[in-house]
Amino acid sequence: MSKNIASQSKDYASWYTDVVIKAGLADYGPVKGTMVIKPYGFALWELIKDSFDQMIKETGHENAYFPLFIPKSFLAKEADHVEGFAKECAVVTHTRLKSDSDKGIIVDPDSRLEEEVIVRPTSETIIWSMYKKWIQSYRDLPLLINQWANVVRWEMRTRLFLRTTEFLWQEGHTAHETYEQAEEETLLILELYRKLAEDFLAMPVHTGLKSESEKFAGAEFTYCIEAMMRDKRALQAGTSHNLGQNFAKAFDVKFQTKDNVEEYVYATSWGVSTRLVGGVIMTHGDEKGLRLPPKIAPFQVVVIPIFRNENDKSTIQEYTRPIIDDLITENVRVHEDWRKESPGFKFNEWEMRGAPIRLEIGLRDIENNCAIVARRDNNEKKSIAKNMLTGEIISLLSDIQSNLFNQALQFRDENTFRVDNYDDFKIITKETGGFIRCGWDGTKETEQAIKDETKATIRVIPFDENPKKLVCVYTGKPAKHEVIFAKAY
RNA sequence: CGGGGUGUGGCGCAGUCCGGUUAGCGCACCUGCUUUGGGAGCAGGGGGUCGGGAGUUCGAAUCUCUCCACCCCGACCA
Repeated sequence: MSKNIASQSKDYASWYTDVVIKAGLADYGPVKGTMVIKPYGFALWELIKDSFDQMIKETGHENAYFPLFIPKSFLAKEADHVEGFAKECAVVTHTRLKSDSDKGIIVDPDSRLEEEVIVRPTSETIIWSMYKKWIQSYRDLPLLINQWANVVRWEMRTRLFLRTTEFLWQEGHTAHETYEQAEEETLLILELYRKLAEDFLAMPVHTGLKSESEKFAGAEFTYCIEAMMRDKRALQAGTSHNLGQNFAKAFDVKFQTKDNVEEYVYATSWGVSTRLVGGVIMTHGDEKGLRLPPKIAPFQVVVIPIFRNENDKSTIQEYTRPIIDDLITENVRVHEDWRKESPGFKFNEWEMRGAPIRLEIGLRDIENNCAIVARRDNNEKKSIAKNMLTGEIISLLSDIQSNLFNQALQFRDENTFRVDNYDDFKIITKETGGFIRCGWDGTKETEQAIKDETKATIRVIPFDENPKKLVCVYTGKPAKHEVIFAKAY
Protein backbone atom coordinates (compact mmCIF):
# COMPACT_ATOMS: atom_id res chain seq x y z
CA MET A 1 0.00 0.00 0.00
CA SER A 2 1.26 3.42 -0.87
CA LYS A 3 2.20 5.99 1.69
CA ASN A 4 0.58 8.88 -0.14
CA ILE A 5 -2.69 7.63 -1.52
CA ALA A 6 -5.86 6.28 0.04
CA SER A 7 -6.45 2.54 -0.01
CA GLN A 8 -8.23 1.36 -3.14
CA SER A 9 -10.11 -1.37 -1.36
CA LYS A 10 -11.20 0.76 1.61
CA ASP A 11 -12.00 4.07 -0.05
CA TYR A 12 -12.20 3.79 -3.81
CA ALA A 13 -13.36 7.36 -4.42
CA SER A 14 -10.48 8.92 -2.47
CA TRP A 15 -8.05 6.50 -4.05
CA TYR A 16 -9.14 7.69 -7.47
CA THR A 17 -8.81 11.38 -6.67
CA ASP A 18 -5.46 10.87 -4.93
CA VAL A 19 -4.05 9.01 -7.89
CA VAL A 20 -5.19 11.63 -10.40
CA ILE A 21 -3.71 14.47 -8.37
CA LYS A 22 -0.56 12.85 -7.02
CA ALA A 23 0.41 11.11 -10.24
CA GLY A 24 0.34 14.54 -11.85
CA LEU A 25 -2.43 13.80 -14.35
CA ALA A 26 -4.66 16.74 -13.49
CA ASP A 27 -5.53 19.43 -10.99
CA TYR A 28 -8.68 21.30 -10.06
CA GLY A 29 -9.42 24.48 -11.98
CA PRO A 30 -10.60 27.63 -10.22
CA VAL A 31 -14.18 27.35 -11.50
CA LYS A 32 -16.14 24.57 -9.86
CA GLY A 33 -16.19 21.45 -11.96
CA THR A 34 -13.31 22.42 -14.19
CA MET A 35 -9.96 20.72 -14.36
CA VAL A 36 -6.49 21.39 -15.62
CA ILE A 37 -4.99 18.50 -17.51
CA LYS A 38 -1.32 18.48 -16.59
CA PRO A 39 1.46 17.44 -18.99
CA TYR A 40 1.59 13.80 -17.88
CA GLY A 41 -2.18 13.45 -18.15
CA PHE A 42 -2.29 15.30 -21.43
CA ALA A 43 0.44 13.10 -22.89
CA LEU A 44 -1.73 10.11 -21.99
CA TRP A 45 -4.76 11.71 -23.65
CA GLU A 46 -2.71 12.62 -26.73
CA LEU A 47 -1.61 9.03 -27.18
CA ILE A 48 -5.23 7.86 -26.95
CA LYS A 49 -6.27 10.63 -29.29
CA ASP A 50 -3.56 9.90 -31.86
CA SER A 51 -4.41 6.20 -31.86
CA PHE A 52 -8.04 6.90 -32.64
CA ASP A 53 -7.29 9.74 -35.02
CA GLN A 54 -5.28 7.36 -37.13
CA MET A 55 -8.10 4.81 -37.14
CA ILE A 56 -10.70 7.24 -38.39
CA LYS A 57 -8.42 8.68 -41.02
CA GLU A 58 -7.70 5.17 -42.29
CA THR A 59 -11.46 4.71 -42.70
CA GLY A 60 -11.94 7.84 -44.75
CA HIS A 61 -12.85 10.48 -42.17
CA GLU A 62 -11.50 14.00 -42.14
CA ASN A 63 -11.00 16.42 -39.28
CA ALA A 64 -12.54 19.88 -39.21
CA TYR A 65 -13.44 22.46 -36.61
CA PHE A 66 -16.78 24.06 -35.87
CA PRO A 67 -17.43 27.02 -33.55
CA LEU A 68 -17.76 26.83 -29.80
CA PHE A 69 -20.79 29.13 -29.85
CA ILE A 70 -24.18 28.07 -31.13
CA PRO A 71 -27.29 30.21 -31.57
CA LYS A 72 -29.70 29.29 -28.83
CA SER A 73 -32.47 28.72 -31.36
CA PHE A 74 -30.56 25.88 -33.05
CA LEU A 75 -30.85 23.64 -30.05
CA ALA A 76 -34.63 23.89 -30.10
CA LYS A 77 -34.96 22.55 -33.62
CA GLU A 78 -34.86 18.91 -32.61
CA ALA A 79 -37.36 18.25 -29.81
CA ASP A 80 -35.68 15.31 -28.04
CA HIS A 81 -32.28 16.91 -28.39
CA VAL A 82 -33.22 20.14 -26.65
CA GLU A 83 -34.96 18.14 -23.94
CA GLY A 84 -31.76 16.22 -23.31
CA PHE A 85 -29.41 19.18 -23.03
CA ALA A 86 -31.48 22.19 -21.94
CA LYS A 87 -30.78 21.64 -18.26
CA GLU A 88 -27.01 21.80 -18.58
CA CYS A 89 -26.25 24.52 -21.11
CA ALA A 90 -23.97 27.44 -20.41
CA VAL A 91 -25.54 30.53 -21.97
CA VAL A 92 -23.78 33.68 -23.11
CA THR A 93 -26.05 36.64 -22.51
CA HIS A 94 -23.64 39.58 -22.49
CA THR A 95 -20.51 40.59 -24.34
CA ARG A 96 -18.84 43.14 -22.09
CA LEU A 97 -17.72 43.88 -18.57
CA LYS A 98 -17.22 47.29 -17.10
CA SER A 99 -15.72 48.64 -13.93
CA ASP A 100 -18.00 49.70 -11.15
CA SER A 101 -16.92 51.81 -8.20
CA ASP A 102 -18.71 49.59 -5.65
CA LYS A 103 -18.44 46.10 -7.01
CA GLY A 104 -15.21 46.20 -8.98
CA ILE A 105 -16.03 44.61 -12.32
CA ILE A 106 -19.61 43.98 -13.38
CA VAL A 107 -21.43 42.72 -16.45
CA ASP A 108 -22.30 45.70 -18.60
CA PRO A 109 -26.11 45.66 -18.81
CA ASP A 110 -25.94 47.55 -22.09
CA SER A 111 -24.15 44.68 -23.76
CA ARG A 112 -27.02 42.19 -23.65
CA LEU A 113 -27.15 40.02 -26.77
CA GLU A 114 -30.28 40.10 -28.86
CA GLU A 115 -29.99 36.44 -29.62
CA GLU A 116 -28.33 34.64 -26.78
CA VAL A 117 -25.64 32.14 -27.62
CA ILE A 118 -25.00 28.79 -26.00
CA VAL A 119 -21.68 27.08 -25.47
CA ARG A 120 -21.83 23.75 -27.30
CA PRO A 121 -22.75 20.75 -25.18
CA THR A 122 -22.32 18.81 -28.45
CA SER A 123 -22.26 20.05 -32.03
CA GLU A 124 -25.03 18.27 -33.95
CA THR A 125 -27.02 21.45 -34.42
CA ILE A 126 -24.32 23.74 -35.69
CA ILE A 127 -22.87 21.03 -37.89
CA TRP A 128 -26.21 20.21 -39.47
CA SER A 129 -26.87 23.87 -40.07
CA MET A 130 -23.67 23.84 -42.13
CA TYR A 131 -24.36 20.49 -43.79
CA LYS A 132 -27.50 22.05 -45.18
CA LYS A 133 -25.28 24.39 -47.19
CA TRP A 134 -22.84 21.70 -48.23
CA ILE A 135 -25.09 18.86 -49.30
CA GLN A 136 -27.18 19.01 -52.48
CA SER A 137 -26.56 15.80 -54.34
CA TYR A 138 -25.86 12.15 -53.65
CA ARG A 139 -22.45 13.04 -55.06
CA ASP A 140 -21.78 15.01 -51.87
CA LEU A 141 -22.31 11.87 -49.80
CA PRO A 142 -21.13 10.30 -47.68
CA LEU A 143 -19.79 13.25 -45.74
CA LEU A 144 -17.45 11.94 -43.05
CA ILE A 145 -16.27 14.64 -40.68
CA ASN A 146 -14.80 14.51 -37.21
CA GLN A 147 -13.75 17.22 -34.83
CA TRP A 148 -11.53 17.23 -31.76
CA ALA A 149 -12.97 19.83 -29.45
CA ASN A 150 -14.00 20.90 -25.99
CA VAL A 151 -17.64 20.89 -24.94
CA VAL A 152 -19.40 22.25 -21.88
CA ARG A 153 -22.14 20.58 -19.87
CA TRP A 154 -23.01 22.30 -16.63
CA GLU A 155 -23.13 19.28 -14.35
CA MET A 156 -24.18 19.21 -10.72
CA ARG A 157 -21.67 16.72 -9.49
CA THR A 158 -18.29 16.46 -11.13
CA ARG A 159 -15.26 14.18 -10.86
CA LEU A 160 -11.86 14.59 -12.46
CA PHE A 161 -11.88 13.08 -15.97
CA LEU A 162 -15.14 11.21 -15.40
CA ARG A 163 -17.49 14.16 -15.40
CA THR A 164 -16.23 17.71 -15.62
CA THR A 165 -18.04 20.86 -16.70
CA GLU A 166 -15.76 21.21 -19.69
CA PHE A 167 -14.21 18.19 -21.31
CA LEU A 168 -12.25 17.25 -24.41
CA TRP A 169 -13.53 14.75 -26.91
CA GLN A 170 -13.90 13.87 -30.52
CA GLU A 171 -17.28 14.04 -32.16
CA GLY A 172 -17.84 12.49 -35.54
CA HIS A 173 -20.75 13.65 -37.68
CA THR A 174 -21.52 11.84 -40.87
CA ALA A 175 -24.17 12.10 -43.57
CA HIS A 176 -25.32 9.23 -45.81
CA GLU A 177 -27.72 8.38 -48.61
CA THR A 178 -29.49 5.53 -46.89
CA TYR A 179 -30.43 4.29 -43.46
CA GLU A 180 -28.38 1.17 -44.07
CA GLN A 181 -25.25 3.18 -44.82
CA ALA A 182 -25.74 5.21 -41.66
CA GLU A 183 -26.19 2.02 -39.68
CA GLU A 184 -23.05 0.56 -41.23
CA GLU A 185 -21.11 3.69 -40.26
CA THR A 186 -22.46 3.61 -36.70
CA LEU A 187 -21.32 0.02 -36.30
CA LEU A 188 -17.96 0.63 -37.99
CA ILE A 189 -17.18 3.34 -35.46
CA LEU A 190 -18.36 1.19 -32.58
CA GLU A 191 -15.89 -1.43 -33.71
CA LEU A 192 -13.11 1.18 -33.76
CA TYR A 193 -14.09 2.15 -30.21
CA ARG A 194 -13.91 -1.47 -29.16
CA LYS A 195 -10.48 -1.72 -30.72
CA LEU A 196 -9.31 1.49 -29.07
CA ALA A 197 -10.54 0.32 -25.67
CA GLU A 198 -9.35 -3.27 -25.85
CA ASP A 199 -6.18 -3.09 -27.96
CA PHE A 200 -4.84 0.24 -26.74
CA LEU A 201 -6.32 0.91 -23.31
CA ALA A 202 -6.34 -2.82 -22.46
CA MET A 203 -9.86 -2.24 -21.21
CA PRO A 204 -12.31 -5.04 -22.04
CA VAL A 205 -15.71 -3.77 -23.14
CA HIS A 206 -19.16 -5.04 -23.91
CA THR A 207 -20.54 -3.76 -27.18
CA GLY A 208 -24.20 -3.41 -27.91
CA LEU A 209 -27.27 -1.24 -27.90
CA LYS A 210 -28.53 1.24 -25.33
CA SER A 211 -32.08 0.94 -24.09
CA GLU A 212 -34.58 3.57 -25.17
CA SER A 213 -34.20 5.52 -21.95
CA GLU A 214 -30.40 5.52 -21.99
CA LYS A 215 -29.94 6.50 -25.62
CA PHE A 216 -28.70 9.86 -26.88
CA ALA A 217 -31.27 12.65 -27.09
CA GLY A 218 -32.12 12.89 -30.77
CA ALA A 219 -30.89 9.45 -31.85
CA GLU A 220 -32.81 6.54 -33.34
CA PHE A 221 -30.35 4.07 -31.82
CA THR A 222 -27.34 4.45 -29.58
CA TYR A 223 -24.64 1.81 -29.51
CA CYS A 224 -22.00 1.85 -26.82
CA ILE A 225 -18.95 0.28 -25.32
CA GLU A 226 -19.30 -0.41 -21.64
CA ALA A 227 -16.47 -1.33 -19.24
CA MET A 228 -16.17 -2.51 -15.66
CA MET A 229 -14.12 -0.51 -13.20
CA ARG A 230 -12.32 -2.07 -10.23
CA ASP A 231 -15.08 -1.05 -7.86
CA LYS A 232 -17.32 -3.20 -10.09
CA ARG A 233 -19.28 -0.26 -11.40
CA ALA A 234 -19.87 0.30 -15.10
CA LEU A 235 -18.38 3.05 -17.19
CA GLN A 236 -19.88 4.11 -20.49
CA ALA A 237 -16.70 4.60 -22.46
CA GLY A 238 -17.95 5.54 -25.91
CA THR A 239 -21.18 5.95 -27.84
CA SER A 240 -22.09 5.75 -31.51
CA HIS A 241 -25.48 6.98 -32.65
CA ASN A 242 -27.61 6.28 -35.65
CA LEU A 243 -29.52 9.54 -35.92
CA GLY A 244 -31.78 8.47 -38.76
CA GLN A 245 -33.26 11.52 -40.47
CA ASN A 246 -33.97 13.42 -37.25
CA PHE A 247 -31.40 16.15 -37.69
CA ALA A 248 -31.80 16.26 -41.45
CA LYS A 249 -35.46 17.00 -40.95
CA ALA A 250 -34.81 19.50 -38.19
CA PHE A 251 -32.31 21.38 -40.34
CA ASP A 252 -33.91 20.61 -43.68
CA VAL A 253 -30.95 18.82 -45.20
CA LYS A 254 -32.04 17.14 -48.43
CA PHE A 255 -30.16 15.66 -51.33
CA GLN A 256 -31.04 14.63 -54.84
CA THR A 257 -30.74 10.92 -55.54
CA LYS A 258 -29.51 9.39 -58.79
CA ASP A 259 -33.15 9.19 -59.82
CA ASN A 260 -33.54 12.91 -59.27
CA VAL A 261 -35.72 12.45 -56.21
CA GLU A 262 -35.32 14.72 -53.20
CA GLU A 263 -34.70 12.92 -49.92
CA TYR A 264 -33.61 13.69 -46.37
CA VAL A 265 -30.06 12.70 -45.47
CA TYR A 266 -29.30 9.96 -42.95
CA ALA A 267 -26.93 10.82 -40.14
CA THR A 268 -24.65 9.42 -37.47
CA SER A 269 -22.69 10.92 -34.62
CA TRP A 270 -20.22 9.37 -32.24
CA GLY A 271 -17.83 10.36 -29.49
CA VAL A 272 -15.25 9.40 -26.94
CA SER A 273 -13.92 11.80 -24.37
CA THR A 274 -11.22 12.39 -21.78
CA ARG A 275 -13.41 10.15 -19.65
CA LEU A 276 -11.37 7.34 -21.21
CA VAL A 277 -8.45 8.49 -19.08
CA GLY A 278 -10.60 7.90 -16.01
CA GLY A 279 -11.45 4.49 -17.42
CA VAL A 280 -7.80 3.55 -17.76
CA ILE A 281 -7.09 4.65 -14.19
CA MET A 282 -10.01 2.68 -12.78
CA THR A 283 -9.52 -0.42 -14.92
CA HIS A 284 -5.87 -1.05 -14.10
CA GLY A 285 -4.95 0.93 -11.00
CA ASP A 286 -3.93 -0.89 -7.83
CA GLU A 287 -2.94 -0.02 -4.26
CA LYS A 288 0.32 1.50 -5.45
CA GLY A 289 -1.36 3.78 -7.97
CA LEU A 290 -1.61 3.77 -11.74
CA ARG A 291 -0.74 0.92 -14.04
CA LEU A 292 -0.60 2.21 -17.58
CA PRO A 293 -0.88 0.01 -20.65
CA PRO A 294 2.38 0.42 -22.61
CA LYS A 295 0.65 1.52 -25.81
CA ILE A 296 -0.62 4.69 -24.17
CA ALA A 297 1.93 5.21 -21.39
CA PRO A 298 3.68 8.58 -21.83
CA PHE A 299 6.87 6.89 -20.63
CA GLN A 300 7.09 3.19 -21.36
CA VAL A 301 10.47 2.88 -19.71
CA VAL A 302 11.76 5.03 -16.88
CA VAL A 303 15.49 4.89 -16.29
CA ILE A 304 16.56 5.29 -12.68
CA PRO A 305 20.29 5.74 -12.31
CA ILE A 306 21.75 4.87 -8.95
CA PHE A 307 24.75 7.01 -8.16
CA ARG A 308 26.61 8.28 -5.11
CA ASN A 309 28.54 11.19 -6.51
CA GLU A 310 29.29 13.15 -9.66
CA ASN A 311 31.91 10.64 -10.65
CA ASP A 312 29.50 7.71 -10.52
CA LYS A 313 26.97 9.83 -12.29
CA SER A 314 29.10 10.39 -15.36
CA THR A 315 30.17 6.74 -15.43
CA ILE A 316 26.52 5.72 -15.43
CA GLN A 317 25.60 8.35 -17.98
CA GLU A 318 28.22 7.00 -20.32
CA TYR A 319 27.04 3.40 -19.83
CA THR A 320 23.37 4.30 -20.16
CA ARG A 321 23.51 6.56 -23.20
CA PRO A 322 23.74 3.84 -25.89
CA ILE A 323 21.08 1.77 -24.11
CA ILE A 324 18.66 4.66 -24.23
CA ASP A 325 19.56 5.62 -27.79
CA ASP A 326 18.91 2.08 -28.88
CA LEU A 327 15.47 2.06 -27.24
CA ILE A 328 14.59 5.38 -28.80
CA THR A 329 15.61 4.05 -32.21
CA GLU A 330 13.10 1.26 -31.65
CA ASN A 331 10.41 3.88 -30.87
CA VAL A 332 10.29 3.11 -27.19
CA ARG A 333 9.26 6.11 -25.10
CA VAL A 334 12.01 6.51 -22.51
CA HIS A 335 12.34 8.90 -19.60
CA GLU A 336 15.53 9.38 -17.60
CA ASP A 337 15.16 10.45 -13.99
CA TRP A 338 18.39 12.14 -12.90
CA ARG A 339 16.84 14.10 -10.05
CA LYS A 340 18.56 14.33 -6.69
CA GLU A 341 15.92 12.22 -4.92
CA SER A 342 16.86 8.81 -3.55
CA PRO A 343 16.35 5.73 -5.72
CA GLY A 344 13.73 4.36 -3.33
CA PHE A 345 11.71 7.52 -3.63
CA LYS A 346 11.83 7.33 -7.41
CA PHE A 347 10.83 3.66 -7.46
CA ASN A 348 7.72 4.47 -5.49
CA GLU A 349 6.90 7.57 -7.44
CA TRP A 350 7.13 5.93 -10.84
CA GLU A 351 5.09 3.02 -9.61
CA MET A 352 2.41 5.46 -8.55
CA ARG A 353 2.60 7.15 -11.94
CA GLY A 354 2.17 3.79 -13.63
CA ALA A 355 5.29 3.53 -15.80
CA PRO A 356 5.17 -0.01 -17.26
CA ILE A 357 8.90 -0.69 -16.99
CA ARG A 358 11.58 0.63 -14.69
CA LEU A 359 15.20 0.30 -15.68
CA GLU A 360 17.61 0.52 -12.73
CA ILE A 361 21.24 1.14 -13.55
CA GLY A 362 24.03 1.44 -10.98
CA LEU A 363 27.73 0.69 -10.70
CA ARG A 364 26.94 -2.89 -9.74
CA ASP A 365 25.16 -3.38 -13.08
CA ILE A 366 27.99 -1.81 -15.01
CA GLU A 367 30.38 -4.34 -13.45
CA ASN A 368 28.11 -7.17 -14.56
CA ASN A 369 27.39 -5.54 -17.92
CA CYS A 370 23.65 -5.63 -17.31
CA ALA A 371 20.71 -3.65 -15.92
CA ILE A 372 17.75 -4.36 -13.64
CA VAL A 373 14.37 -4.44 -15.35
CA ALA A 374 11.26 -4.19 -13.15
CA ARG A 375 7.74 -4.48 -14.51
CA ARG A 376 4.86 -2.58 -12.98
CA ASP A 377 2.06 -5.01 -13.80
CA ASN A 378 3.28 -7.92 -11.67
CA ASN A 379 6.27 -6.49 -9.76
CA GLU A 380 8.75 -8.91 -11.33
CA LYS A 381 12.31 -7.71 -11.27
CA LYS A 382 15.27 -9.26 -13.04
CA SER A 383 18.77 -8.60 -14.26
CA ILE A 384 19.23 -8.55 -18.01
CA ALA A 385 22.45 -8.49 -20.02
CA LYS A 386 23.15 -5.19 -21.72
CA ASN A 387 23.07 -6.53 -25.25
CA MET A 388 19.72 -8.22 -24.64
CA LEU A 389 18.01 -5.19 -23.12
CA THR A 390 16.28 -3.63 -26.11
CA GLY A 391 14.85 -6.87 -27.39
CA GLU A 392 13.79 -7.97 -23.93
CA ILE A 393 12.12 -4.64 -23.17
CA ILE A 394 10.18 -4.60 -26.41
CA SER A 395 8.82 -8.06 -25.79
CA LEU A 396 8.10 -7.20 -22.14
CA LEU A 397 6.07 -4.18 -23.21
CA SER A 398 3.81 -6.27 -25.36
CA ASP A 399 3.59 -8.84 -22.60
CA ILE A 400 2.53 -6.20 -20.10
CA GLN A 401 -0.04 -4.84 -22.55
CA SER A 402 -1.73 -8.22 -22.89
CA ASN A 403 -1.33 -9.11 -19.24
CA LEU A 404 -3.19 -5.96 -18.19
CA PHE A 405 -5.98 -6.78 -20.60
CA ASN A 406 -6.23 -10.35 -19.37
CA GLN A 407 -6.26 -9.32 -15.74
CA ALA A 408 -9.05 -6.84 -16.41
CA LEU A 409 -11.01 -9.41 -18.41
CA GLN A 410 -10.67 -11.97 -15.66
CA PHE A 411 -11.80 -9.43 -13.09
CA ARG A 412 -14.84 -8.58 -15.18
CA ASP A 413 -15.77 -12.21 -15.70
CA GLU A 414 -15.39 -13.00 -12.01
CA ASN A 415 -17.76 -10.16 -11.23
CA THR A 416 -20.41 -10.88 -13.82
CA PHE A 417 -23.40 -12.87 -12.65
CA ARG A 418 -26.18 -14.58 -14.55
CA VAL A 419 -29.37 -14.19 -12.60
CA ASP A 420 -32.92 -15.39 -13.18
CA ASN A 421 -34.81 -14.00 -10.18
CA TYR A 422 -35.18 -10.60 -8.58
CA ASP A 423 -34.13 -11.72 -5.09
CA ASP A 424 -30.69 -12.66 -6.32
CA PHE A 425 -30.61 -9.48 -8.37
CA LYS A 426 -31.20 -7.34 -5.30
CA ILE A 427 -28.61 -9.17 -3.23
CA ILE A 428 -25.97 -8.69 -5.90
CA THR A 429 -26.67 -5.01 -6.47
CA LYS A 430 -26.81 -4.36 -2.76
CA GLU A 431 -23.94 -6.44 -1.45
CA THR A 432 -21.72 -7.95 -4.11
CA GLY A 433 -21.67 -5.41 -6.91
CA GLY A 434 -20.75 -6.21 -10.48
CA PHE A 435 -22.49 -6.84 -13.78
CA ILE A 436 -25.74 -8.75 -13.85
CA ARG A 437 -26.72 -10.54 -17.04
CA CYS A 438 -30.39 -11.32 -17.12
CA GLY A 439 -33.63 -11.27 -19.05
CA TRP A 440 -35.69 -8.11 -19.45
CA ASP A 441 -39.24 -7.82 -20.76
CA GLY A 442 -38.26 -4.77 -22.81
CA THR A 443 -40.54 -2.28 -21.09
CA LYS A 444 -39.62 1.15 -19.85
CA GLU A 445 -41.65 0.54 -16.69
CA THR A 446 -39.61 -2.48 -15.63
CA GLU A 447 -36.37 -0.68 -16.32
CA GLN A 448 -37.48 2.30 -14.25
CA ALA A 449 -38.75 0.17 -11.38
CA ILE A 450 -35.46 -1.70 -11.14
CA LYS A 451 -33.55 1.58 -11.25
CA ASP A 452 -35.68 3.07 -8.47
CA GLU A 453 -35.35 0.03 -6.27
CA THR A 454 -31.71 -0.90 -6.79
CA LYS A 455 -29.98 2.02 -8.57
CA ALA A 456 -28.84 -0.43 -11.23
CA THR A 457 -29.50 0.53 -14.84
CA ILE A 458 -29.37 -1.28 -18.14
CA ARG A 459 -25.85 -0.58 -19.32
CA VAL A 460 -26.10 -2.38 -22.60
CA ILE A 461 -28.11 -4.87 -24.60
CA PRO A 462 -25.08 -6.83 -25.72
CA PHE A 463 -24.67 -8.04 -29.30
CA ASP A 464 -24.07 -11.55 -28.01
CA GLU A 465 -27.41 -11.62 -26.18
CA ASN A 466 -29.48 -14.76 -26.20
CA PRO A 467 -32.92 -13.99 -24.79
CA LYS A 468 -34.55 -17.24 -25.88
CA LYS A 469 -35.73 -19.24 -22.89
CA LEU A 470 -34.95 -16.32 -20.54
CA VAL A 471 -37.59 -14.65 -18.42
CA CYS A 472 -37.64 -11.04 -17.24
CA VAL A 473 -35.82 -10.82 -13.93
CA TYR A 474 -38.45 -8.41 -12.61
CA THR A 475 -41.81 -9.46 -14.05
CA GLY A 476 -41.19 -13.10 -14.89
CA LYS A 477 -42.62 -12.56 -18.35
CA PRO A 478 -40.74 -13.96 -21.38
CA ALA A 479 -37.62 -11.86 -21.93
CA LYS A 480 -37.42 -9.62 -24.95
CA HIS A 481 -33.72 -9.04 -24.43
CA GLU A 482 -30.83 -10.34 -22.44
CA VAL A 483 -29.22 -7.26 -20.88
CA ILE A 484 -26.42 -6.21 -18.57
CA PHE A 485 -27.46 -4.33 -15.48
CA ALA A 486 -25.02 -2.47 -13.21
CA LYS A 487 -24.56 0.60 -11.15
CA ALA A 488 -22.85 3.13 -13.34
CA TYR A 489 -20.65 6.19 -13.24
C1' C B 1 -32.20 21.96 -4.87
C1' G B 2 -32.46 19.17 0.30
C1' G B 3 -29.10 17.11 4.53
C1' G B 4 -24.13 17.28 6.80
C1' G B 5 -19.29 19.45 7.19
C1' U B 6 -14.93 22.54 6.51
C1' G B 7 -12.43 27.33 5.67
C1' U B 8 -5.53 29.01 9.73
C1' G B 9 2.00 29.52 5.10
C1' G B 10 1.94 25.45 -1.24
C1' C B 11 -0.61 20.78 1.07
C1' G B 12 -2.54 18.35 5.61
C1' C B 13 -3.85 19.84 10.41
C1' A B 14 -3.70 21.79 15.96
C1' G B 15 -5.31 26.06 18.54
C1' U B 16 -11.65 28.21 18.68
C1' C B 17 -15.55 25.34 23.69
C1' C B 18 -13.43 29.01 28.30
C1' G B 19 -10.73 36.05 24.18
C1' G B 20 -4.72 37.71 26.68
C1' U B 21 3.09 36.75 25.09
C1' U B 22 6.13 36.90 19.01
C1' A B 23 -0.21 31.90 15.87
C1' G B 24 2.18 26.33 16.33
C1' C B 25 3.11 21.23 14.18
C1' G B 26 3.95 17.64 10.02
C1' C B 27 4.92 17.40 4.83
C1' A B 28 6.70 20.32 0.86
C1' C B 29 10.29 24.44 -0.40
C1' C B 30 15.55 27.02 -0.16
C1' U B 31 21.07 26.62 1.49
C1' G B 32 25.08 23.56 3.24
C1' C B 33 27.36 18.94 4.69
C1' U B 34 26.92 13.68 4.94
C1' U B 35 23.95 10.08 2.14
C1' U B 36 21.83 7.23 -2.31
C1' G B 37 20.11 -0.83 -4.97
C1' G B 38 12.59 0.26 -1.93
C1' G B 39 9.82 6.74 0.31
C1' A B 40 17.71 9.45 3.75
C1' G B 41 19.93 12.29 8.12
C1' C B 42 21.59 16.65 10.52
C1' A B 43 21.99 21.95 10.74
C1' G B 44 20.31 26.57 9.16
C1' G B 45 16.45 29.39 6.49
C1' G B 46 12.10 31.58 3.83
C1' G B 47 7.04 31.86 3.68
C1' G B 48 0.48 33.83 7.37
C1' U B 49 -4.74 40.10 5.44
C1' C B 50 -6.24 32.90 10.60
C1' G B 51 -12.26 32.80 3.82
C1' G B 52 -14.46 38.33 3.28
C1' G B 53 -17.12 42.25 5.78
C1' A B 54 -19.36 44.43 10.04
C1' G B 55 -19.86 44.38 15.33
C1' U B 56 -18.72 43.45 20.90
C1' U B 57 -14.05 44.43 23.73
C1' C B 58 -8.51 47.72 26.53
C1' G B 59 -7.50 43.37 23.43
C1' A B 60 -10.53 38.67 18.52
C1' A B 61 -8.05 32.89 14.76
C1' U B 62 -11.17 32.46 19.36
C1' C B 63 -17.55 35.75 20.94
C1' U B 64 -22.01 37.89 17.72
C1' C B 65 -24.18 38.99 12.94
C1' U B 66 -23.73 38.60 7.81
C1' C B 67 -21.91 37.29 3.15
C1' C B 68 -18.78 33.96 0.27
C1' A B 69 -16.31 29.61 -1.17
C1' C B 70 -15.35 24.59 -1.23
C1' C B 71 -16.00 19.34 0.19
C1' C B 72 -19.09 14.94 1.42
C1' C B 73 -24.05 12.40 1.09
C1' G B 74 -28.91 12.16 -1.87
C1' A B 75 -32.45 13.39 -7.15
C1' C B 76 -29.95 14.31 -13.22
C1' C B 77 -25.69 13.13 -16.67
C1' A B 78 -20.39 11.28 -21.71
